[in-house]
Amino acid sequence: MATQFGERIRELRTKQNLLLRQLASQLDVDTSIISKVERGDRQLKKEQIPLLAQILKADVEELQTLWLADQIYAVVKDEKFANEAMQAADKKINPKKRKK
Amino acid sequence: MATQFGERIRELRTKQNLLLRQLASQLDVDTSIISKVERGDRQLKKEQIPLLAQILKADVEELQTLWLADQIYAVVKDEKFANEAMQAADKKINPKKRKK
DNA sequence: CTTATATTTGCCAATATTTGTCAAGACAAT
DNA sequence: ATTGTCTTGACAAATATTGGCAAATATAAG
Repeated sequence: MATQFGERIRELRTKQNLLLRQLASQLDVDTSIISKVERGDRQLKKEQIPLLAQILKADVEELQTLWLADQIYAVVKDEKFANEAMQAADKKINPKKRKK
Repeated sequence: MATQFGERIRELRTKQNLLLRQLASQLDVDTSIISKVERGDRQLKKEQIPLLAQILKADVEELQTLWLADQIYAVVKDEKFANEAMQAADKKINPKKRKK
């Protein structure tokens, strides 16, 4: 299954009529990496997101969030207790919040 | 901050009056590793959980869930958009569910 | 305080994973 | 067949993780 991040990148790139090659050269990586990222075969490095957002004129925070969501998904996919673990992790992230 | 997994392991171990050394030898790793795991300095390898659960007479699924929660937390901690990313990841995990 | 035992910490080497590049292949438009 | 774009797999380099040792630190008992 493709990544949310990759799908969004491809969407943004094609919408601007950028070739993989063009985007890759601006990001200073090989074309194949962008191809794989868009198809979900690879994760981009976190540090590359700000520059990528700039090239694609996209909201860096949106891309960072999608990227992070993919990281989470990579950890829990195929796990039987993904939901329970997500809930447990959430409690640690938001210790005080109570849901009424 | 300590891990949920580590805290639970220490709880189980001390409750059974096991020394780090004793648990470590049964798990066939160095004492220092267990110490670090309990303190949250290290993650145990996933494959070691079943044996650990057996030694501690604990529910393997409980430990696996806590372990997984720690993995998720490791990914999102210090991230500004942890909550948004968690939500986005959740949608991918549970594609059909609707909350009314 | 000294001894004995338990735990913690820092460091290192071995292993594993991730990252980037290259080259070949697939695909579409001529 | 030729050109241009994208995809894929193999490989090496860079990075991260793992386990073990040993020194440092705690904890307990005398």
